Amino acid sequence: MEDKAWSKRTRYCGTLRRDDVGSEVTLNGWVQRRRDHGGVIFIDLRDVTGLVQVVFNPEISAAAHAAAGEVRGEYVLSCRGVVRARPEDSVNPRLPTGEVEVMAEELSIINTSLTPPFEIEEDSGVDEALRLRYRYLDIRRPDLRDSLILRSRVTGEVRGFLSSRGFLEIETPVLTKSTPEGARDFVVPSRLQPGKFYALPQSPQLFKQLLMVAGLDRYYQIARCFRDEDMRADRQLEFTQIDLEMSFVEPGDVISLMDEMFAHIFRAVLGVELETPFPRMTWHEAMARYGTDRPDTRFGMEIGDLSGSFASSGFKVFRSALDGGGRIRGFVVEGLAAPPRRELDGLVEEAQRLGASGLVWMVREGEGLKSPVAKFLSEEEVAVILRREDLPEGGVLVLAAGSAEIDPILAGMREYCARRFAPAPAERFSFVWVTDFPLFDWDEEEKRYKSNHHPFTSPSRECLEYLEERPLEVTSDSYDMVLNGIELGGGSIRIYDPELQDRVFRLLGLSREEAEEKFGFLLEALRYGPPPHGGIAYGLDRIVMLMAGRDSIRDVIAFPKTQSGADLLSGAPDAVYPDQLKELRLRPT
RNA sequence: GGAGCCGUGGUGUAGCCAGGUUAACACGCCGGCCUGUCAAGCCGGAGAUCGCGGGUUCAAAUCCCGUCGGUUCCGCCA
Repeated sequence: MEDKAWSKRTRYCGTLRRDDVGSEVTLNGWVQRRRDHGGVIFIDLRDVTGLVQVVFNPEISAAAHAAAGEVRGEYVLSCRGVVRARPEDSVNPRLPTGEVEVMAEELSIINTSLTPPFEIEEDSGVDEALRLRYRYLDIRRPDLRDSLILRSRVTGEVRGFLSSRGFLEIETPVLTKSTPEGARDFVVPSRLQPGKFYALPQSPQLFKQLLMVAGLDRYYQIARCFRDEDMRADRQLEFTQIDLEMSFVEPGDVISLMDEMFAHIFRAVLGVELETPFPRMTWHEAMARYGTDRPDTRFGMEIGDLSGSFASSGFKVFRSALDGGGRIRGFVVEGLAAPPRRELDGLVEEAQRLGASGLVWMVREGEGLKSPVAKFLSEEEVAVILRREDLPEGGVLVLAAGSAEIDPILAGMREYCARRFAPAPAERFSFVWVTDFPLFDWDEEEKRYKSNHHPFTSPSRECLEYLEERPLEVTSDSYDMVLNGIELGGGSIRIYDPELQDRVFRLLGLSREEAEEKFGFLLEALRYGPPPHGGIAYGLDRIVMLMAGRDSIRDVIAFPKTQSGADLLSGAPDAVYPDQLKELRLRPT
């Protein structure tokens, strides 16, 4: 190996300012760009803090100038020089360091680089697969680099905040036990106990409850979690939770502490003041007003029930919906007035894409209504609609008729309309709590109840008496935090009574034996004086994604996987050697 | 499991629907000129058998079928 002498930096590139003029600095960094004018050479030198222009003038140092001539993109340099103010007319206002430049006196090329497979620059529209294969180059781009810096600051603030509130950061096992309910587990074969398997945690749920039984009072962890399910823009096989649990609390205690934590993080990291407490609504209210349990409250277009207006309608679709016990619900589209026909057709198409059999639109035209169903409406029905104050001239009302199945369609239409017609929302971050979820959902396929949250969620006290009689009407002490229509996290107060836990397991169709086998250790712990406790878990990736203004959590994860679960950089997943399988007593299919 | 979109020099795109010249343009790359640029400029050059396989055709980047990869969504994700 040849000796590559180089000098350590005295400053970071992106930090130089007018105040530094006159000082001698040594910089270490990468070549963003070289501009060779024959006589003078400019190099933009980049490090984690940003970039600064370095000037190589042969009259100052012939050697440095000559060396700079050899330099190419992404070479690694060590450069000594003097900071000086740029000539008045060559200040670059687009750069934080644009008022200064470094007059190079000495340059050493620490390392060369191949020409990168794509240009290292902001907003590179480069194919994501290629970026993932060369992620270490992709991360050199400022937007990805800044997202990872942002992420680190968020976790730092979370740790600081929770620590200051008496939370202990405690690690829980990654090699753990497979449990029924929930997502598909990732499974790890045991060598020491052939034929047996660990599961990677879907969340540290059970362990954090045990820590409460253990009397640690307040726990948190920034925990990696694993779920072997299909991916989305906001879902990866492995992801990170901000997980926490508290003893002797009620829902309001967790909620208000989290209000405070988010206000703190947003202030510290983004300089954004959030108004607290965040609004709260029950699950029932969310479904009624928005058709979804994660409403985007940045805009209005609240869904109303117009069943009354059409109570005696002769229009067949409305008639049969109402006779079947359904409703007619809809909303007035914001930002859309007297639209052309194709826009209205687009609404119907979107509804059908969302799975609706149809969608009715009505446009106010003076004292009448334009609608494909206008001829089926009585004068009285038209009059009722026209009396609505929220329907201005040219305004568009969209309606769907049916039962619960129309909720997601209307929710989807609301999002579509917001995307397409609504002006940019005034509020950048609109938080809302959704509380009191149903304890159970009915699983039509398996013909049994399933936990809406998880099996350890406490039913609301007032529902206990009809738990077995009317399970679907039972609500729980649960709460989800929603930001801009994205679920950031959810939690609940847990069951701390072993008898009640038993009843819930039974309703879930878990026999005593199964419950004992799968969760016996928890049930046992609950017999040793568990405190009332509850907590919440957040998707860190989603939080950072929204704070960074990105559309995918891949943009805030250093080494994400593709939709097919591949790590294009390392090549995972991959086959293993037969010997490895043999050692694990596994046979390939 | 299902539906949609994308795949053309190193990168981003055009060409594809109406099959037929040497596959075009920009950026990047290489070389030359150039002492104030910052997306430097000017001149010159190299570089793609059009993701892969099959089919139709006298002829396929283009039409058809399949497949692979990426992506978005539905199912799934307590």
